Amino acid sequence: MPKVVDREEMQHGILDAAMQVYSKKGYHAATIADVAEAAGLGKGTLYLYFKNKEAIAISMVDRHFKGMEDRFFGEAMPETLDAFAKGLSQTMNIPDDHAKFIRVFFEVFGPSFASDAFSAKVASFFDRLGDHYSDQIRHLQSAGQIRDDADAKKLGRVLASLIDGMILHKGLFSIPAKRHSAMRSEAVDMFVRGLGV
Amino acid sequence: MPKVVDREEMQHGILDAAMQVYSKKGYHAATIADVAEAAGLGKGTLYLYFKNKEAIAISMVDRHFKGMEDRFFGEAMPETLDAFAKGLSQTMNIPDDHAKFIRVFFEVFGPSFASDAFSAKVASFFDRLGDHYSDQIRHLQSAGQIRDDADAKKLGRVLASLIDGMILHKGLFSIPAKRHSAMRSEAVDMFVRGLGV
DNA sequence: ATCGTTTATGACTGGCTGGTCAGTCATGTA
DNA sequence: TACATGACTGACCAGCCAGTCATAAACGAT
Repeated sequence: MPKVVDREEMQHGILDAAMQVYSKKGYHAATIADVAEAAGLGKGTLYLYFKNKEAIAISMVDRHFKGMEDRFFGEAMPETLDAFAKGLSQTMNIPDDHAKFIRVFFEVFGPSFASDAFSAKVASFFDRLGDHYSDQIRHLQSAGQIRDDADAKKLGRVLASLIDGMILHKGLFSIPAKRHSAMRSEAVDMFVRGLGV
Repeated sequence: MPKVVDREEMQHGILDAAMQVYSKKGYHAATIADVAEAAGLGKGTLYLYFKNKEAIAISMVDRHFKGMEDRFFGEAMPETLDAFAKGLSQTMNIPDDHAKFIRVFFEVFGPSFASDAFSAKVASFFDRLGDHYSDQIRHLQSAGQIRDDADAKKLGRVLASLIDGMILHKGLFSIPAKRHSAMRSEAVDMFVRGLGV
């Protein structure tokens, strides 16, 4: 029997290398050779694990959104407004490697947003995030924690946009952790006062 | 006297054409020849008005940010919380051509965010927007319209991020005007309740 | 008309890079 | 030890495109 490798592990390693290279040089400026070198592999080897350059980018995004999915939708249903607020704050507090990815994401997929199929895919992620918050808002309304005249459906999607704003600014402008933390508190505080009965 | 043309008008026309091409094909996929054709000019002619492809992109951004500057900072100082709210809502309601630009902007300048100089430049725009709101908040605090315990400085910058989130989502996901309008109302309503005395 | 100057053009080129493939290597089996 | 098979490699190639430049057209002044 010949040498055998773990394809998935290989792919992960290549994606890690690609992420490193792309976030430093940018996706378009980076060559396949750059990625191969960073991964400690020959150029041709990459093509054993990915069909082409684009496939690397797509896999990278899939992996990233999977991670976000886990982070964002993992929380338990909050029973109090404070718990809800805590969840929001946590969601806005993305880890640094996620933040770094944001730039690459936009560079690679900026043009893809022109395609309905692609932008619908990303949009659906935020729609689901919005629904997630809508559920929480409704739950807290029936618990008497959030005022009843709030439109849970719309507000959920609005929160998704607002939160994304905070996340994007952290990623794009490298706002220091401490400052961003203070900003989160301020934002959440305003949300809570705005939502409370 | 020899033949004479209006350079600025020429440049504007080229930028318009470039914008159209870039937002349809993407900046990297689009060739100089594409832009020239869209502008109704020969390829070489573009090089009489712009040093190279990058210069076109940079001019495009400058023009865009100038427009934003006018839009965002043009408003008069609000005397009531309602007027403040109206201003926020208006700022979030970017025109469609601005929205379209967002995708192009990220594609072209995604990697530039890795450079401190560039990201500092864009960051400063949002810092100034934050300051703008801070001033308004302080003004309304002394008018007794906004609660005194709100941290005007931080809140201003937070609003800038939140608003940008709403704007970006409109641009990236092409949220229909009507839906986005409803989202804006909901957001502003929450802000107002969260800020009021 | 004609001349001098600016503006316009698009065929051409040189450099670059994604992707290929013929050959080599590593590992395990018989 | 010989053999089988999949893993790996990097020199090479084809195609693409930003930018150049030799030539021509447009224009205004006289």
